[in-house]
Amino acid sequence: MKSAGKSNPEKRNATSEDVAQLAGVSQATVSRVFAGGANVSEKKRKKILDAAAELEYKPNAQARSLITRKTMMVGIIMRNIKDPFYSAVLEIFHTRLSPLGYQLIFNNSENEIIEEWEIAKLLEFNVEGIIVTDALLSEGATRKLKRSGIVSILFNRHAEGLNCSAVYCDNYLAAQQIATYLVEMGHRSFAFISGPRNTSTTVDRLKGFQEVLRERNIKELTIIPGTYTYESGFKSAQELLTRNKKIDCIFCGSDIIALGVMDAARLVGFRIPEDLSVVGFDNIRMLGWTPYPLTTWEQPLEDMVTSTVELLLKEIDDKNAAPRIIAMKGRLVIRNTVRKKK
Amino acid sequence: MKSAGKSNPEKRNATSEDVAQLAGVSQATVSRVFAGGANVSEKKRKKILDAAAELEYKPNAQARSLITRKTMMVGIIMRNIKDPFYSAVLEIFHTRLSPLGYQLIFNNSENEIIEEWEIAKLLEFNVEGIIVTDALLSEGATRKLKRSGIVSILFNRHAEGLNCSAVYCDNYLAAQQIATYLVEMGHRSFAFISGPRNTSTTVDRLKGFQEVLRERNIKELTIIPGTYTYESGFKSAQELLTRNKKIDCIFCGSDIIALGVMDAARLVGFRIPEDLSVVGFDNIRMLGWTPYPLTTWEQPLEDMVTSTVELLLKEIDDKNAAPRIIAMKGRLVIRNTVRKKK
DNA sequence: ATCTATTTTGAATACGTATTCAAAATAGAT
DNA sequence: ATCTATTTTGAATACGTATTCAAAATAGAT
Repeated sequence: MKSAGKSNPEKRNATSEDVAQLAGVSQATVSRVFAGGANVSEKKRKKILDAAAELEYKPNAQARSLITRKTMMVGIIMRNIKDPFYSAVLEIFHTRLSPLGYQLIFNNSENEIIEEWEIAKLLEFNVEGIIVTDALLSEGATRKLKRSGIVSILFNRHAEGLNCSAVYCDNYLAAQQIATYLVEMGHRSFAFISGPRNTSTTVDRLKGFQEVLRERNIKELTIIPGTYTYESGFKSAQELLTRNKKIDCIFCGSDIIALGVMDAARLVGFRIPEDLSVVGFDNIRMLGWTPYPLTTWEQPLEDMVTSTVELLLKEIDDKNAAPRIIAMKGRLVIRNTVRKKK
Repeated sequence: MKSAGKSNPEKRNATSEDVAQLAGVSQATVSRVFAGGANVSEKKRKKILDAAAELEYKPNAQARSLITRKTMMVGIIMRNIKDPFYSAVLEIFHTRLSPLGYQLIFNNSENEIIEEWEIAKLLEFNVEGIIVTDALLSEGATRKLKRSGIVSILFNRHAEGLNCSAVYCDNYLAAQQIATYLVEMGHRSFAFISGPRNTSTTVDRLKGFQEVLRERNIKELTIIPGTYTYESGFKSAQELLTRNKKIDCIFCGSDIIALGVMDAARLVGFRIPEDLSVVGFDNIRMLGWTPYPLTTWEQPLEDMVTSTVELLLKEIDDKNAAPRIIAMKGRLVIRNTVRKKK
């Protein structure tokens, strides 16, 4: 049992009832002024607004949501907030949702697949939707959300038959275009230092990349899965390059991985791009930094967030809308880590 | 007016009333089971839990908070989420607050001083507390929060007479120790590339740093304020070093600034640490990366968050507790960007 | 001034829970 | 078996709002 604390006689916040009394109207009319929409005579409206200002009245969001069945809250579950790509994602989501009156409940998870227990609290708080970045929802979690009438959207992932909307960058197409570019620049011996092996992200990119190599009859592709971190990229590249000096070019699963790869390569003695080409993915802001002029694939971050929010709102409005999976294009950003081989 | 959407007959979530009916008890008893604390006979408790499981019942947080006057929500306002130091801060706050049942409402702000309008929504949502990182609250905002019974705590800032608790790293002490170390390493000509000029962070550090220089009768200190970004550090250093080749050592307001400084210095032709020493502040994870073996001041991040949360809980429990300002020590982390001058 | 159509208003109610208070049930002692 | 002390229970209520429904007020036409 919790102590109630030594708080004051608890001066409570003003309620619509208090405002009504001071303004000499009914609570219903006060509510009409603040809920908007309904007609209130100018005279009373002014009285009410004055009274509200004097009492510093603000509507109580919990009481309101009990009636309207709209909590105006959205949960966001992030797995990789330390990656600057995802810091940016969070910031943009806030920028988009805040003007719409939605509050963003932040959640962290270490898990590749979000299970039911991780969303239990969000369910109790009746968020209207959940955005999951860089992770999947378990089948159980998806079902539970569906039954509870809570919209869920995967950001930067997608999953077959999960009955859940998703917005992601078309990794298959991106990898194809990257591979084509690299082959045209004369490279023949590749490595793909990727994120976790079985995620859609990795699978799609590998598929696109391999397809191009196959068409051109290029056999040399070493695949090294890992995590989306500098350290993982560093370690993978270090091992790879001390073992196999013949690699022409490394395609990285993310920019952060690529930074680790570049540092490891230089340490082992490779010059970039003279001895080794490196390509990243995401186009994080750090690529403007001197040591890392990385050629990369830009994800259309702003547009991806915009689409996600649109989808979210639409499904909140119509819970029976069929899930949609939106693949967005990106573009190759050429900097200075891919050389042209003669 | 919003369309209600084409939603289903809206299958509503189960309520305690539904559970009570199925279990053959009163709503009050169901509530007792889920609110905890009160006595309920084992027989009924089991019946209720079974019924709840069958109906997938979960308490409604909004309805609950209306009664208990506890929303179990905390707002966090961040100004610099792109800085990896603050990404880490956010992650740790979530890690600490989540097990306590608190939800974290994320807010972004560009502003150095948070005004009333920026916290208005958090007030409507009746968060129990607000954590402000890397920014201040305006006097108006502070007063308003106080009157509304909402706890506020500054993280990594403090302000005289703002009547608001704060947890920060003792920047004065840190700067003194850094300065002492640098002087002992033989440096005599300094620059301080800082964050915004009038923040407590900058003021305290400058004071500590200058004090040591004065004691040793060292006059050369160029002060260049800016923002806590790579770009700001880069630009400041570039201008400084092309103009003034005699600088021995640059003390930076944050690691991110230091990274920009190092890259700019190298571009201008300085070797680090042979020609120029650089010291950072924060000890972000990136300093493990090859190009940036930065000597820096480590902020006791985990402990700072822990203290902030403790303070938060205590003040939530006792709204009349006097604000406390907690300064925490850190430690010098010596890597490889400060040379010993003969 | 009178009548009708329209707008504005307030009383009553519901949202889903926790808690109070008194009654009922149970446990424990003899 | 009876009586008392303790535990368990349910009915009633309150939290603060939005909305419904019917009544009151107003606007507009003649």
